[in-house]
Amino acid sequence: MATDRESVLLAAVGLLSRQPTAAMDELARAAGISRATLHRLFPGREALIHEIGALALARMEAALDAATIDEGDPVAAVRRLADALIPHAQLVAFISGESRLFDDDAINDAWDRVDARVAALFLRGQQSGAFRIELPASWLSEAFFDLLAGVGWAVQDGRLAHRESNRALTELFLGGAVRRDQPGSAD
Amino acid sequence: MATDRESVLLAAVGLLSRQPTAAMDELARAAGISRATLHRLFPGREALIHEIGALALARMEAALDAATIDEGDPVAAVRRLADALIPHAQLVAFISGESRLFDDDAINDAWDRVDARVAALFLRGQQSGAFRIELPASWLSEAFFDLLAGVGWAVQDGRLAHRESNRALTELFLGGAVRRDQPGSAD
DNA sequence: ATCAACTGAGACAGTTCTGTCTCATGAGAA
DNA sequence: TTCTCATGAGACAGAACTGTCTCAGTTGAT
Repeated sequence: MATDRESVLLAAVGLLSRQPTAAMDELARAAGISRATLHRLFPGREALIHEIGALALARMEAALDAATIDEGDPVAAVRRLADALIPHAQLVAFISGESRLFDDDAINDAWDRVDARVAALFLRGQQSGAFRIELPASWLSEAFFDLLAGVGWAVQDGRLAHRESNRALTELFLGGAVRRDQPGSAD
Repeated sequence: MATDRESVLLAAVGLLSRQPTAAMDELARAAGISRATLHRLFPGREALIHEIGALALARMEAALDAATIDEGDPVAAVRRLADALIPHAQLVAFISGESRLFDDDAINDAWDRVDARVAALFLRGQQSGAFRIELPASWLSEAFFDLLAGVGWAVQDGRLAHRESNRALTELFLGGAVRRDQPGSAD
């Protein structure tokens, strides 16, 4: 059925994120193809994981481009970023959990690049007075990805409706859990 | 060296969280013991994982007890909870990533119990007006654990100093990223 | 010094996974 | 229809992992 490489990769992510030790057999079945075809598409488990990483980072970089996060109000930029990244939250969740076990330099470089771009957004926001300066920009960046991954899990497991995911992410990340009376920026 | 069961479990967590497919061979080496001794301590990989889950949840329940989160100001309770849980952030990170693949009902029940207690704290805070009501308490609970796990990764990888971890977690979670002039509650 | 208990190293068979191969089937193009 | 091409099913050997066992060395207590 799903013969194109991308849908196979996405199916693999769906299984691997829940069952990291899944065998090629199961990965093939999850994608609806045979083990032979899976091997024809990807010469080995390592290559499969590697391409998942490449796909995830390509989509993240594209999302960053589309969100134009280096322009305009930083808060609005974060909302655009969430919009652009949430469709790929599952991939992000996989990557951020697995990113340290990639040997490939190209993958690690791409990840650092993505992380740096997001951190630059928060640094810019801190310098413009939009974001709090008590927390390092690198931590804001990491926390954003942590929550994005969390949203991905929650949606995948049905604990969070897809259409609520953006609000859940941005409202908590931007505004925190503590109630405050006057809105810093309305929806 | 590390003959007691707990240090073996903690060493295993340290490796497994980075390399979920690690073999018993590598797990033994990570704990500084031989494969034979590892098998003497835990009859098989499944038992090992199972005991990690049991240890993690036991520590989390103990932390919840110690933090007395069902008393007093909800914001202060969250700070106490962070204090009590951060020492076990690595275990929490492992559990929250791996929790769905536990077959054991006892583990799942304990996890649900922990999650319910934390969610109850947030619900209480919402009812008392301390926390925002726009976000479901269950999501606040999940996001708190996501960020706790993220802090665990960041500390383990040296991206965050241990003594800053509490502030990083609670400030972001409670106050969000957006700057606001008047403090909702001081430290 | 002697003994008991524990440990590491290594060997071992059994199982599982992997990567490759062949062959038959089915879909689609000419 | 006929041909081509991709696929699935299955077989296969090799590798890796697992769980168990034996044996020798070390530690610590008596």
